[in-house]
Amino acid sequence: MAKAEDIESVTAQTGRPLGPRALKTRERLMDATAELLEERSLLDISVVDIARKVGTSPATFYHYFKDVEEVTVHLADRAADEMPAVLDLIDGSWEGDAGLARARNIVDAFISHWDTHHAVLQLRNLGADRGDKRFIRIRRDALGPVLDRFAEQISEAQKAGHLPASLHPYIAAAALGSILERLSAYHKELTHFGASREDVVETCAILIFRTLTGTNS
Amino acid sequence: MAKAEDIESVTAQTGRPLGPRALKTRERLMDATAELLEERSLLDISVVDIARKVGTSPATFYHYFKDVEEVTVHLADRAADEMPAVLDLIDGSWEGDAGLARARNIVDAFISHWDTHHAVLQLRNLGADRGDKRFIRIRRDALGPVLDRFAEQISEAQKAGHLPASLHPYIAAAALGSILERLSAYHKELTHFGASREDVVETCAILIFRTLTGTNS
DNA sequence: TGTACATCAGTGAACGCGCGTTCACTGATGTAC
DNA sequence: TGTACATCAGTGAACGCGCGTTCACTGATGTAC
Repeated sequence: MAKAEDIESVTAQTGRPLGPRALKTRERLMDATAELLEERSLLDISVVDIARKVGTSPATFYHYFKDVEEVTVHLADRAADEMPAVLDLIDGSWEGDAGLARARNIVDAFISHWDTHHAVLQLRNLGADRGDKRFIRIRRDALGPVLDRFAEQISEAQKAGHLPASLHPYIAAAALGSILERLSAYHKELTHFGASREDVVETCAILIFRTLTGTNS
Repeated sequence: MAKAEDIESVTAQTGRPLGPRALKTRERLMDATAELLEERSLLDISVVDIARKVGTSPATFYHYFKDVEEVTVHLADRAADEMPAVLDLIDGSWEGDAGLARARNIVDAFISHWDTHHAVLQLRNLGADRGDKRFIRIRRDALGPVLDRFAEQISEAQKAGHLPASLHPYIAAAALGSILERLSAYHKELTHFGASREDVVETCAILIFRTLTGTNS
């Protein structure tokens, strides 16, 4: 759970728990890192940069984090805390128009989520693909519930004979997750091809709806 | 075209064209960078590292490249040269079983492509998502023809009434590209969930086939 | 075929900068009585 | 309510390392005659 990890991890490097003032400083260091990540690559962000941005000394940084990468891990954790909002949308029926509307809302929430945390989520996935356990866990915790629900629904559709049995439910669910992630990550580029954000939402929603239910409408 | 860019770009930093010996050195620098990228992040790769690996001096590096990032741009270009192999698979009919078989071959080729160039392709996409024109161009050149063909096929299926008109053909095509890229990028992780590479290929192929043709089989 | 010269390719060594990191310290906040 | 003390939080200043980068130079290869 992202939350449990957060609480656990909110200690100084020495292992001591943090008071309210310290928590605020830690927060500001994380915010500053997130802001820097918006404007340039992790490659070009140093401990000194972050400290300078917060108006503090590098020594302070080391009270809270081992290095810059560790900050990004916690940023990814923080971003994951928003996912429950998406989860609220996912439960319920996928029948007919309600299902399609549900798909639209999920896509919309996903795109917003990525617009807000683009740099961090991108780093999370990069880290996870590289095999970093920390990022793998964070991604799994964030996406897992969504994919599980997708897979479940796909299984049902298979049983009803609406989808071929040779489809692997979990992989198909992961495929839908891929669409959500990738298109959220670069939907702005797609607008150069005369596609609006609504087009992205609508098309994405249809694909998800069709894949979850096997219906043709 | 990747090739044109390559020829154009094979000059020393001074702009002078390179002889055969120099080309070989440049090649070795690129190879070394690619190898280093396999084992660690771009963050931890310096000009000195690359030079050391090739057994040459940092000064040599600067004859050919401005910095490490520039090498990655050329590596992405080089990886793109392999895409025509995928393109060969894409033309032809999508009718019935032949279509599904075609989809399987494409997915297979994609996964292999990513397995070979994982680190570089990941960096390419990261750079493109960040808005870097060089990487955007390389990705567009590599994926464009595939997506164009997908979009065309989707349009046809729409005209035949097999797919809803509200689907935006190009976005749907981009969605399929997302599946290919994302699942190729982390299909190894999926095997932990009891899914083999063949499962990934099969499931992915079905989704592509269904989305391109609108058929339910 | 040999010699002289031009150009190509590669390098040793050095410079300086800026970053990561740490330590001994100061100032701020809370708490006991 | 005030004072003394303990703990929390933050920092100034410094160190050293390793990297990026460059320059003047050497060695390798090609070419003219």
